[in-house]
Amino acid sequence: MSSESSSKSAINEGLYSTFRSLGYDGATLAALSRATGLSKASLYYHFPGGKQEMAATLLRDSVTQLNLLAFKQLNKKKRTANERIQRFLAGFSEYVSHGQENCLAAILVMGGARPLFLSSIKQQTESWLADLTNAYTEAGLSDKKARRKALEMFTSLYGGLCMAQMLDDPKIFQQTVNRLSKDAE
Amino acid sequence: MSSESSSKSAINEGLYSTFRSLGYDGATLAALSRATGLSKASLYYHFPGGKQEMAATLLRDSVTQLNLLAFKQLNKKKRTANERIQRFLAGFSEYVSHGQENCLAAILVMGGARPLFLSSIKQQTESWLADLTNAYTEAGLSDKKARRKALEMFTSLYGGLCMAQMLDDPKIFQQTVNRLSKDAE
DNA sequence: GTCTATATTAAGATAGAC
DNA sequence: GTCTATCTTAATATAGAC
Repeated sequence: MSSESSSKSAINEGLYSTFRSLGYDGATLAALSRATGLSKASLYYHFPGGKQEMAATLLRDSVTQLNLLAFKQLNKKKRTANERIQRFLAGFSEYVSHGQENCLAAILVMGGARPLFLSSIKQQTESWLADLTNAYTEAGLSDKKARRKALEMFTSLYGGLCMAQMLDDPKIFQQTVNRLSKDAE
Repeated sequence: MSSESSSKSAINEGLYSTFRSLGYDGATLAALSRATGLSKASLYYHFPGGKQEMAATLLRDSVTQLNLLAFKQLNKKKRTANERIQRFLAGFSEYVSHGQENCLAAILVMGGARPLFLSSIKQQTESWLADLTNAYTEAGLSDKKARRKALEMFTSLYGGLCMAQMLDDPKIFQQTVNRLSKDAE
């Protein structure tokens, strides 16, 4: 790991947390500059495409992170289907800091920048849904029931995040995860 | 109904749809002006507090609307508890145009303007949750179970809206409502 | 790679005529 | 009540030195 890549990930960390807490429109270059410790000009050196390229990059990074933490757990064929789902839930929860943060894809798709990112988010969400559906079919459910269960789980996870924001209490999300975890046993 | 009040509601309609589709930060005065057909100066005549007053007003209006369409259905003591919940769900679905629109409170609380509206949204959400919890206790559930069921229903509704946005398909929300409706029977 | 300085455009808001 | 015109500030973006 070179010093270049470690400082690059530090920059991305600052951009990421800014987009997550302020949304796309709220994350001004001034705010992004503050969060990274870099001047606006330096940000443009790293991201010639400006703010849009920054958000697109961080969206890709966050998707990678969520895949690593959660969705890869669904592919461990040596574990039982239920164990895989338990680990998926734990990974998803970790990704959103147990309800304290929100999913960047959800933030971007709900705000004014929706048109910029919709097609990529839609595609990724469909892929996630397919992964989870597949895990349920491997647990013995019919295709139809597996799809339904997968959608219900996603709905509960994102609804839990939304309610945690509206009630300003991450425990709401944690309760949702605990319930899903028990249901999967 | 005077001509004044009818044009006022027309103005609010334009502001409302702009805030819903663009979020607080994305809804610029230029966009709000376009949507209402009024100049910026005229908007300031109606809302001396500027954009923040516009959003606060529309948030209050939308809460009133959601209360009328959905939550008032929970108080009709002449109906059975299950009927009330069915009508609540139908009203909520109507409020969000059956999954085509999103709840303004959710949009505002997820974006960069969160600090401006959080306390009022949190309070309102707690009140909604109490209403729904109450409906479940009247249906015979224990306080604890009623609260859990109410939270689960909210989580599913807002999760359904979120998934509908991410998958760009309002039917996802409609399926969620249909499931909740069947579960309540 | 990072900076200061600056250009350019857009946003929020107001003045004053009608 | 609504407008045009304008002000001020902030946002995105670039130039050019180091």
